Amino acid sequence: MFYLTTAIDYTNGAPHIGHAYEKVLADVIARYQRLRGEEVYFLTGVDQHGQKVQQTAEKDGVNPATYVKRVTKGFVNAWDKLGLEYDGWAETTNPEHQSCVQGVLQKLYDEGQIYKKRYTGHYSIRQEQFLTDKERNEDGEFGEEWGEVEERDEENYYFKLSEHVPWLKNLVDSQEDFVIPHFRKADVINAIERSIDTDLCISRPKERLRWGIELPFDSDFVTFVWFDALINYISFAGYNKAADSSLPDFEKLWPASIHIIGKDILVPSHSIYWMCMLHAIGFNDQQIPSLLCHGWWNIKKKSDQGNAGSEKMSKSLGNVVDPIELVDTFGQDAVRYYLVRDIHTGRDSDYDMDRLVMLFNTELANNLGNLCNRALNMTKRYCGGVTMASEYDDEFSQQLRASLDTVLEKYRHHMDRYDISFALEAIIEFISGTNVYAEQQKPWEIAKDEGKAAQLHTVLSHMVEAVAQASVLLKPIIPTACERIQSQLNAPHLSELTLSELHWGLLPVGQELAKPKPVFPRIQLED
RNA sequence: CGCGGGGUGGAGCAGCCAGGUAGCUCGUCAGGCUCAUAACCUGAAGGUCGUAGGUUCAAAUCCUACCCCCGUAACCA
Repeated sequence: MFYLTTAIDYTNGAPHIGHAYEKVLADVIARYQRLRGEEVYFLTGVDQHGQKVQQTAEKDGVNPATYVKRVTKGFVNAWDKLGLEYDGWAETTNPEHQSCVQGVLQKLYDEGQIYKKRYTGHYSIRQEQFLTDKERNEDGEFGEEWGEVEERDEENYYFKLSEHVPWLKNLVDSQEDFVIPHFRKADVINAIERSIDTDLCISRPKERLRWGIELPFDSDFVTFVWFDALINYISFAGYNKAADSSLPDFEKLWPASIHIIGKDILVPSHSIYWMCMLHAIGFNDQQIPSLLCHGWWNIKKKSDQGNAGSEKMSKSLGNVVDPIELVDTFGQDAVRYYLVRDIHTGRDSDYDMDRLVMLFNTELANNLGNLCNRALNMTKRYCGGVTMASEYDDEFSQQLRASLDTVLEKYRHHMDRYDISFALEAIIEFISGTNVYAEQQKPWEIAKDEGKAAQLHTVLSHMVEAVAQASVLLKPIIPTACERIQSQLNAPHLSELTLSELHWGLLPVGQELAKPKPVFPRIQLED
């Protein structure tokens, strides 16, 4: 079982391209694992509680539940447009989730893992957290980044994080794949050192925050984001579910094969808080999931004066890219392809519409789309649209067949490491090689010579076969386009194959092809 | 400050962990082809791999110092 999760997005605004990237990445991985023949459970969702939602809802003059419902719809709609196929949908206002959270809180409270403490100090309203002297700048003040800071004297509940930190330190040191990519490990270790002697505040008094899950042992408080949001990974996997629940069997899913998250929430929340929470709940080292930490899409600055560069995407800079708009403009395949093609998993990249168009046009339209089109057209024109048996063989054809083994090996290697862009490069190389093959064989010339019919049949069936192979390999990335290709090949059985069944000869002799029609119409940008 | 990431032909990147004559895509230039989505194929020009040292028969790759950019501080993955 391959159980993967994404971060659950905060329902305080519309989804942007960063949200979309993470979900597409997860969807690609999920579909790849299915292609491998794995049973897959893909969970994603939204984080609906918290102060900002409460405030924004008030500003809009609606109650939080209504507001959250509306924003959630926007996410669902966007994921639908991007063709995501998830198995579970996590909403933190879900009653089953809430009762799971309360169950965990009660258990830890009963075991003395959670205690109440009075705390007096400076509180940042914007950041929703107490500030310590560490947060003061060189003038001894709290900087502007904290927004309004006020004195506060308040009782709250704390989770004994510090009791689990030594265990975590050991675990991280000893596990190679605790976080992917490996260069993030240093960040985690540093963060562990820093949090070695602080417990985690997990509550908010109700007079400040009502929109949350009530503490089961004190109805004057709700739980703060950590226990509320992070527990979705187990609650929606069926942890402690009721007998009549339709949630999955937890024992089958846990531990998650991978939690997919952005680099902003690696520390401290996922690598420290979540891991310590799991440990406190009672999970052992073998039941701790790995983290896949992806980078960010930054926004390329418009170089009016040649001042190239990139900046973070943010509402205040007004450079947010709307994924729904992108899909409407360029189509689902172009957007999905771009989002995993032009970034190396774990690193940052600059979003650039020109590159989206360029990659779609050159790699999908010109390379794959055109290959598909020319192969089908010639088969139609010279062979009545049917692939023909042939005894003919030559060195070029052998090379092409051999190159399939190479691409399969590279594809598997890179996809297993979540390096989608490298896997795509390998496929493109294979398709490109098939175009070279066409130039070497010149079927349009051979076709004029009746004595070379056998060669013609071999060449055309090789070209069509290569397209079929590519359509299977690309399916996790651009599923709808590959379905269109497979329907032009008139070969629906291709979508049933698993990766290990890919050998030369997917299309039977005598395969009757459908009418060729461009699968990837070139994108023409208007000025 | 500390910590993390990066600095490779015009642009975007790979190669670095396991040293061995610098690779890919786009762009540019010149050819070829005509089955195909003005596509496809071939060839060429263009880089002293941030700087300075060191190790080595050999360094983009290892070591040291330094310079520059980004993040770490966001409403947001």
